Amino acid sequence: MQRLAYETMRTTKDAPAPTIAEHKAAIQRENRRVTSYDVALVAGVSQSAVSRCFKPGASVSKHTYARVMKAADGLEYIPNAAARSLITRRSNMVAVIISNAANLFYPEALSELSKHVARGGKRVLLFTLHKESELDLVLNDVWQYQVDGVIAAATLSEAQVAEFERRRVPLVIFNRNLRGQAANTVACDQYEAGRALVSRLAAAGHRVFGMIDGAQDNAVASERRRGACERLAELGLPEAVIVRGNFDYASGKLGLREIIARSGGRVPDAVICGSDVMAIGCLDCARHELGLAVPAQLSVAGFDAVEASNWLSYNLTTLRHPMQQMTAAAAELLYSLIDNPGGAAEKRMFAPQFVEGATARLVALPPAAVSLAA
Amino acid sequence: MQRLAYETMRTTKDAPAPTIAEHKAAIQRENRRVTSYDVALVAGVSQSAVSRCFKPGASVSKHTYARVMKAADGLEYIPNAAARSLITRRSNMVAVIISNAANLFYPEALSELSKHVARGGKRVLLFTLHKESELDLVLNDVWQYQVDGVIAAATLSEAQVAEFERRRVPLVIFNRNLRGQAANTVACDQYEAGRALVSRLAAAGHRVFGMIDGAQDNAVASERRRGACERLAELGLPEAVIVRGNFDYASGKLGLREIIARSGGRVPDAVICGSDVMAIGCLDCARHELGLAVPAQLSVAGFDAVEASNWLSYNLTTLRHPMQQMTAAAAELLYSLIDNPGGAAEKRMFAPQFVEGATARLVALPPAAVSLAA
DNA sequence: TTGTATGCGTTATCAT
DNA sequence: ATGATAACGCATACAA
Repeated sequence: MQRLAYETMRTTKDAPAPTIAEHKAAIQRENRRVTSYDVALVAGVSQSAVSRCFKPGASVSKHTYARVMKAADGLEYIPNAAARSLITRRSNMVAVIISNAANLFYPEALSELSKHVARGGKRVLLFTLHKESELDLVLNDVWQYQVDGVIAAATLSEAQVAEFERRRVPLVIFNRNLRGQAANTVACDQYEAGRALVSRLAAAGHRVFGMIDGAQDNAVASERRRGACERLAELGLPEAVIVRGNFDYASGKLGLREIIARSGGRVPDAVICGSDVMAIGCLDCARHELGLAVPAQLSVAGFDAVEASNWLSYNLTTLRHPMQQMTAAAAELLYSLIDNPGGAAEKRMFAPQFVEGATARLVALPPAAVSLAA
Repeated sequence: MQRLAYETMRTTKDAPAPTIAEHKAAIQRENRRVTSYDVALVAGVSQSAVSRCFKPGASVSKHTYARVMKAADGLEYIPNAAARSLITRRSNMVAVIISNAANLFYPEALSELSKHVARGGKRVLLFTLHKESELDLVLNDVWQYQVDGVIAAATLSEAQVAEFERRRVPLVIFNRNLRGQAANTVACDQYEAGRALVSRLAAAGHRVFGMIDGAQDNAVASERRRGACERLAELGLPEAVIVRGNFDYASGKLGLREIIARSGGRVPDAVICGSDVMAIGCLDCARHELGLAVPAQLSVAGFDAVEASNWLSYNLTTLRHPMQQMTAAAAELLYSLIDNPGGAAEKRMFAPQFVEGATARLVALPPAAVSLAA
């Protein structure tokens, strides 16, 4: 300790320790932060003793601890996390990379993640993506902050995943299933969700399908579409008319009109939408603009089971992600990677839950009705 | 530089500079991070030269810059933000403290804040509150991380605001109007919003009001209530029947039933709800459960203008916060405080915008109808 | 249990 | 323009 530049440090061992109030005023005068040296000086102990008092489980005598804590409280001393992380190599920060779309679908996801991360004593440093293409720039920033781990609700390239390995930064991919990549993943099986939905609808006799897809580069939506399309093919049903949406209400409304237009004016048996919000748009368009009875004339289904899907005016047929479980699992997996690096990649895949709702007909029509429909 | 412990550093001035690949392998072997010393060694310059190359506007020759950047790219060197912040006293992090409820009302608020904060080169460190009472614990954590500033979408006590001053941490209070506190604030005038809504409804002849209030400790909702009640009193209208809600759909449904029960079975002229989601619950209850025509028999109004309020099935009468402007203003204000500390407190108050919608009758009834209603 | 000495990786100051 | 050196505030190995 040779900080003799500071007036407050100009104290030899023999000089009396300053009082808390005196020293605090001096620090204020010098316009600097309160450090562990200040606490040590006031408490009459060494700086390392102060440090130990703030480390859980360190060996400090009751007497020393009490003196230090009294001084620390009086000076309003708080350890500096930046300095600490420099030496411990732990920043106690976890980066969460989240694309805008993901955030809007699951308003609770971020808050839940934050809660679970906080439980382990770390905090969330937030990186939002407004286009998936910004990811490389954002990652560059992530490295700087020396975060202890990353939860990414975005689609990473293999090169990007590889950089995490090289830099030894634990990574959990959230709500994206990167097929064929050996990355730690917590996700919902979107492919299976697409298949399951088609199976249920087909079993009830739907034959002509329309689909309102998600935004172009969205991996979640394309997985669902793939599942749905493959299941349709397996069942020998005609290919679905697929139009592009961007997950919002307006694109659900437009999507239905476009499907009908592209089908020569015919209304399909069922429309599968890439999100609940689009499904709600589709539903409102069908009922209020086109005067179609749902589900009598048209079945509509969504994905996500957002809160609104459950409102009386909609009561949507949809598939629920077990978000609470997924966020808890993501935090847990990340912590285990941080504590124990270098294990094999683990994929925790959750099954989507079918929500019956009332916007899709889920029982087969009686024979008479079938002949009428045909 | 006396890091002679490292094999890779065991190089005197006369020894040849190692190649990028050699050095990188050595670093890997020693299982340590790439530092500016490594880059300096490979590039054949001093460590300070490397540092300058990463500081915009520093004076470095083209030749040196090129050599350094080549080495840095090859080694995948990224400056360590923790070390940097230790000396610059800038962490390039902004804490955002947000209570759960706030997050759920405005799914875009956090993402927008993050975007605006990122524009200035900083990132958001997220602190979520699950109860407002957790705030003291959370603040303790905030100090540790040495954030450059704080945006708090939560209600702070005077003592808490004072601690920000003492610690000289710039603070912007978001979407809360702390009356009488000299704190920097970006908010929407909730009191005025409450008044405005009552004024509009009263002008259209509504006389008997019910209110579904927000959660107990929520300052935003109580401001609105205060504005609404005071305006009612001014107009000489009867006191509103007020029931407590917790901002969610279910409490909107229950709230309407409770209001009617507490009014001896009479349906009020209008129900003012503390949030759109509650208003939607109230609306669904009125229409689907009680068979009331809205707005013919009952007017329903909300607050917030969330996306769903605009859906065809609802088309809610509500009040919009200019969220985009508010988030931009909050980030801007915080940056100005960081760059120029110690100015007088500034309050940026935005006016809520009335959204007519179709769930409240906004024109006076014709005389004949009035006599019928009376 | 306590204190001394050192290093974490950077920026800033000051010669050159 | 460049290099040597001193902070920044803390944790830790080691000696006492």
